[in-house]
Amino acid sequence: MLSERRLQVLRAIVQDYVGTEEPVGSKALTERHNLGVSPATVRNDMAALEDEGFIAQPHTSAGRIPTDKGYRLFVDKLAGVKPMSPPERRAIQNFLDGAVDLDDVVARTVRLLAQLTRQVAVVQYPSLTRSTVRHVELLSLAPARLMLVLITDTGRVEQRMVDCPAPFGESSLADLRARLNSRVAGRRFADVPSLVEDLPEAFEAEDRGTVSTVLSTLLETLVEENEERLMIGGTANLTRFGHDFPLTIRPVLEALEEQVVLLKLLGEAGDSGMTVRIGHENAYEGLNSTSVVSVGYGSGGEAVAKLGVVGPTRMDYPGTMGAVRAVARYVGQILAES
Amino acid sequence: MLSERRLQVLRAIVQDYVGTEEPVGSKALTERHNLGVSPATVRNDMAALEDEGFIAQPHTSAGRIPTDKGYRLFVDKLAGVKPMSPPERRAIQNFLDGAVDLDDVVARTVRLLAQLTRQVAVVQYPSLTRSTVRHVELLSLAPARLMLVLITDTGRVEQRMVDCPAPFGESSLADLRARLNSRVAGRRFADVPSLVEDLPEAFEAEDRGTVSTVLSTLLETLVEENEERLMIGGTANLTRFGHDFPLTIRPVLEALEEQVVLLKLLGEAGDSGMTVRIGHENAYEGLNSTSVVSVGYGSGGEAVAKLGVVGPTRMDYPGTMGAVRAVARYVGQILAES
DNA sequence: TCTGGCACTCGCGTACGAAGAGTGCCAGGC
DNA sequence: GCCTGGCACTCTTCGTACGCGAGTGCCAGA
Repeated sequence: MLSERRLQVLRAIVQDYVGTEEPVGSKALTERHNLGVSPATVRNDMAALEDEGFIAQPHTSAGRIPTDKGYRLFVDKLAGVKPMSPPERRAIQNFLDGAVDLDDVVARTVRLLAQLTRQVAVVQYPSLTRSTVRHVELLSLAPARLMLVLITDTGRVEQRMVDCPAPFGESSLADLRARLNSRVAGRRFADVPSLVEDLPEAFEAEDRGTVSTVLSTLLETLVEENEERLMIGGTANLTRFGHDFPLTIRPVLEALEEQVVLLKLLGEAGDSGMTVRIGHENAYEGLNSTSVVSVGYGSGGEAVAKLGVVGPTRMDYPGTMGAVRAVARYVGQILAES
Repeated sequence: MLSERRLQVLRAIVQDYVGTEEPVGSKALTERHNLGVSPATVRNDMAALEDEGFIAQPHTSAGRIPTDKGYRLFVDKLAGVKPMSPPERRAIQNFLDGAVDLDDVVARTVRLLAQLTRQVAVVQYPSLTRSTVRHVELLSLAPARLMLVLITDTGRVEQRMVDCPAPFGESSLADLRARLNSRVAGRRFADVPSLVEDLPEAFEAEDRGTVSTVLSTLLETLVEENEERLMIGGTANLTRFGHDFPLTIRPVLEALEEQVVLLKLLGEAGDSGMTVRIGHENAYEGLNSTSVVSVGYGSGGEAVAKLGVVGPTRMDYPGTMGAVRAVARYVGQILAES
């Protein structure tokens, strides 16, 4: 077990390294933080921390830098979440309040996060799986061609064309529309399949084919739209990554282009609370020198999607976590209001 | 005026420099291209080309590299557009054929372009201004609440809620729907305003308010949606930019995040044919060391949007132009089919 | 257990010289 | 008149050497 002072030394190393981007030595530590002990003592502590794998030295006779394990300890035990200042909070709220629709909310959130954290921001669109249906509309474009429109509680609108196996009368259409809405309006997506299962039975034989087609299109929409989209921003902040550029930045850019990777990344994060994945804790190899801070957000108490930032492992964790949490909270509010 | 041979020398310089990324000297030129003259002669030609501002040397006693002006001449007079090979064409078509909706078409196009050119691809969503209306649908969600759905010939669907000043009966709704479609279906967006202008007059006084509201919502949709969206991809290719990394790449990433800049960039390009903007020809400062190859594409003969790539001025112009043209053509076909 | 001292190790910046690539220019040849 | 070979000159690049500074590890003493 590490003594209290050693933990303080580790904390000081992380803070200094994050600030200066340079390996930090024993002397500098005692000068910048009043630890109450001499450099020599700190050196001993550092040697111990190195033995435990929390810090490492890039070369002999250079200062120490934290390892992934060191950052992990820092995040878990040594650092809190730095709350946003009131002015920052107001700025966040003002900025998000101007949004006109869902796309805009997401776009603004991305910009905001990128700006606040000076890192790459990733925002998932509110997922449909946990959303509820606000309304389903059906309209006939031609005798055997319908349009299905799905409106979700997050304000998202999805539409599909449906080619019917047989002509479908206006009265049948009105009937189906009414029955469909009475069953699914206000219900969660996940519940829809079982709720509409027996719906064809309520119709005349000649209409059943069409009803089934409509229903399967609806279910498809739910599933397909579950292939979540996301938006990223702040990639220019990648240039602040490190000195050894192309090597570090390239795989990150590649990862950012692979939506699948990102979605997995966010998906892996725990459902509640904030998740921080540091360096090699990220499954995707290209992100081994980055940390990902993510959190769920949603309109109600429940998270319907995630957002987060990707930055160098050498990042200001308390500040980043504070910004991520605050943004997630306000986005949730905005979604709840609209 | 430059002699034929000097043009050949310039062409050779551009080709070699694009290939090697290194300043090219007189000796190497005579070895790699059989110009039929000695290095000394080439040196004279190079001196002349430098006087004219087509090439420059980074330092005294280094080889020459083309200037923006040199690339311009190369593109205008010396290089054609390199057509895609049949296998490449097939690959393009196959890749795009798999698309399921407009978003998917755009997403696939971006990936494809980025992959083919190994540069950053930018694809604008098909614009609505030049599209035509396929269908307008109206449906009532509540006595005084309508939903307006606009379907375009490019397969895009936009919807808006309309709060009516007064309740609007089903028969009036059907009437409006029919009249609206008979007037605007198949017509171009730009023509819609004048086509619906006098529509309220055909209705009873009590319904006119609602009709006007619907119409203005429709017109708003047309205008608003003209705020075009775009998608970018292949940013990882930026790492192949040059050796002097952060300085070059940062402003480009920033530019790519500014949709406004990109839209302007594409917008400035001529309406017909391919446009190549080289280095300082780009108005936006951050893109002064990049070239932008863009072209319009559309479902019919007419361009409804633009797409292109952003890469270093030192790019393979014939190949890039070939890829951009081919992709634009196939995307046009796909849009026309759907 | 902490502290001061000391020798040791490297990385970094600078300086210097040799090598190599490329140029410009000039005189001579077709 | 144009092309060519030759030659001197300029710069960049690379390897080596060297001194400086920062930082460490260890040890003896408080």
